[in-house]
Amino acid sequence: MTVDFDARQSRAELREDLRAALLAAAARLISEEGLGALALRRLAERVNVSTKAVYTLFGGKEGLMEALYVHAFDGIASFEPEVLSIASPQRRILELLRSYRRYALARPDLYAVMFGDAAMGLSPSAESRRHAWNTTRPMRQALRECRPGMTAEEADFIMRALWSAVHGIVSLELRQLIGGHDMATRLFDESFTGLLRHFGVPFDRELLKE
Amino acid sequence: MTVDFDARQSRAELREDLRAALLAAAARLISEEGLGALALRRLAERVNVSTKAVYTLFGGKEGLMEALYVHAFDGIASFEPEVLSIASPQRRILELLRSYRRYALARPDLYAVMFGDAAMGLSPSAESRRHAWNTTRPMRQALRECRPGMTAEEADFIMRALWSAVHGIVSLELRQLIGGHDMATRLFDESFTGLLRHFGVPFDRELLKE
DNA sequence: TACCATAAGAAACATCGTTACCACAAGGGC
DNA sequence: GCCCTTGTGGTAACGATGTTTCTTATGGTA
Repeated sequence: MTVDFDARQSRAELREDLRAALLAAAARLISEEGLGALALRRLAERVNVSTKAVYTLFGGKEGLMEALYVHAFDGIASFEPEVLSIASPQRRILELLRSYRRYALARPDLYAVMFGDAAMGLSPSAESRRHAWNTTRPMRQALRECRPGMTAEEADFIMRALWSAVHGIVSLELRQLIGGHDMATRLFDESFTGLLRHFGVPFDRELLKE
Repeated sequence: MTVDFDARQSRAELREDLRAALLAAAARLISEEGLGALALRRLAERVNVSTKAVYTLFGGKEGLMEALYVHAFDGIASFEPEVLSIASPQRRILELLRSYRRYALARPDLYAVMFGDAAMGLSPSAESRRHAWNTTRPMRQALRECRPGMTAEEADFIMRALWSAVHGIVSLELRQLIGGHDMATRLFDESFTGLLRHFGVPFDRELLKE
């Protein structure tokens, strides 16, 4: 295997670049005009290629959606740039949860890719689902820091409960089923105060004030 | 499903019958072959009419989806036939929540209509959303029975928290993101125990045993 | 009975995802 | 260096979808 330092890009490099360009254009198209506007022809036109490229690089629209699925989960991290450096694990948990909600509210169409139904040809593979779960690692780590001695299994369990709760709130909020933003914020604060305390995670209510 | 044209019916009756037949056929088509299989041509073929009927009766596929949205929420009640007659409000709340989960797991495609993304032309009107909220009335009633003196606003708030939680759990469970059925059941039990206690709703953990 | 508004069917239209077919160029073996 | 294999991407077609238009027929009403 040889490494090409030439200015001319190798086939694999071109392939990777085009793949990234298609993915970025798809995410932009979705954010601008909604998930329904994601048509292969329109996407290909924006990148100045033919629709065939999507088939060679992603295997079809379903593959593109799965790549977007992974991309959308990775995007959560962009909404928590300085959160990971917060020393207090309790505060870090709270801010991670808030970041998740901010992300979902700011990018509802990407959030729809993550949790939209399978009718759009969205049935993520086990590997993609594992990737999604792996994005919760920082919060699981913070949970274990909150109570020394907590096992990984216990942290996973609490994580699942917190994830379910924040997803439920955000999901109903996006569908305008639980009132406006302030109501959802109150719901958010109360639900996590209750859940964290129930699961024995030390949580000072004063943290919510900031 | 065919409409009986022999019986002499008024135009309004025929219209209503055809509307119900289309809705039922759509729900059946979805349950049998998934939301992606809901095509107007296939639906019309099943009811032995042309696709135009969907346009005169629902205004298009979007209108059909909104009617299905309401229909799907109404369907929850069919999973709680004897639950409403449970005397103990605590036990009634638990069984209502369990019924909701059973419904979602048994009819995932109808649940997708209720909470699928807007890409499928699903943007329920305020009236439909109010209808969805109204299906939570039995549980709000049970909440107020649990603690005499609870205001309607407080019951609404707790209801929103419970709905968010059960939707979050069920949604992640359907997407296979939080483990299998047993894990989701544990999550379900623990989350609601924690939430109900946090909101001051008397809840005996022994109720979960049955 | 005669008129009219309305509904349903047939077919066309625009668009979608997908797939043959085919040039064409990069990469490896001689 | 040359040729061949391989794979990549463009063009155009195919089937299916939601929607619209035109036409026909039928129930309701004066």
